Amino acid sequence: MLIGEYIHTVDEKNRISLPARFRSQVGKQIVVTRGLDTCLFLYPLKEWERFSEKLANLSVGQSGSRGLNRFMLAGAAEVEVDNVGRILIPDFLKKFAGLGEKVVFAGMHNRVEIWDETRWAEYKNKVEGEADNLAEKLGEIGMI
Amino acid sequence: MLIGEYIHTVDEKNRISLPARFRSQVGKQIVVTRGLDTCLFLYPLKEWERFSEKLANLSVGQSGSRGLNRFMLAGAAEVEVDNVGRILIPDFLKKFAGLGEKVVFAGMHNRVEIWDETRWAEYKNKVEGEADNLAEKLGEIGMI
DNA sequence: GTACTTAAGTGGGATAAAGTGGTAAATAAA
DNA sequence: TTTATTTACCACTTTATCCCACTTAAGTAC
Repeated sequence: MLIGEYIHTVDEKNRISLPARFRSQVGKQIVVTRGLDTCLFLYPLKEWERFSEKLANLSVGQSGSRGLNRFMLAGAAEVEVDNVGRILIPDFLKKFAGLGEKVVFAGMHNRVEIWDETRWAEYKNKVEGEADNLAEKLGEIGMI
Repeated sequence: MLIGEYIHTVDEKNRISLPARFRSQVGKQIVVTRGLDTCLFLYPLKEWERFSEKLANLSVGQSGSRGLNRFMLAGAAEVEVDNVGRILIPDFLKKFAGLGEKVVFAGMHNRVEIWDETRWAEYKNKVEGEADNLAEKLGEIGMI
């Protein structure tokens, strides 16, 4: 299970070293793709293949399916982990996620997410605020 | 598995080099045809045979399927990959898809799509705007 | 706690491959 | 036969990949 949060740097050549804790779990073959809320999703190849089969089997005739496939399939890249444990992020994905020099790897059960550090901090603040709110409301009606 | 997004240039002679990552997967014989949403579909010959068979099996009685057949079959061209990995785009297809100097190759599992760069950017913006929709569909297939 | 050992993370240079533009030869058309 | 157009070939430029080295952090033993 992939959990935890690690900060790494993107070098001039768009290389990022994978957190050592994740390496044995994700293997050498990885697929990175566009994620939701402006981050990247990173799946071990096996995991990805399960999803891409499902995506590919959606009907080409429906415009919604085409959109989803263009987002996920065209937005994906198969990357290899190099000898020292790094991956190479394609430029279009780096731009999509707005990655700066520092990025955050966040383990999310069956996938890893890659965030720009600043964006990640902002997102966490926002969610924490919402959580307090939500907890309070639940408390009011006696649920927690 | 054809995935990813690559920007290439069309030269004066309508030649475009295939992204190196795609070459081994599509082979030397390729079929290019009119695609949906104003792009071109590019199939490896084997895949094209499967796809065109599906088209042929659509009911001849329905005017819609006749139209689709004419759209896809009459608009198809068989092209060969040259020694340095380029293909030659017929003029009528280039015009149909509104290809300018810069085009995008988008891997879509069993086919590749060719888009005018600007049009591709616009399309992506549109799809990203429907993020709620995306999230719902991704949830359905178990990706998130 | 300190010294030592090993692993992780980062940076840069050399080499190979990809992408692009152009010229020469061959084929087709006038 | 001349002209135009297409196809094959060659050459250059840029980009990516591989390899090595250094720095920092983490563990381990004393």
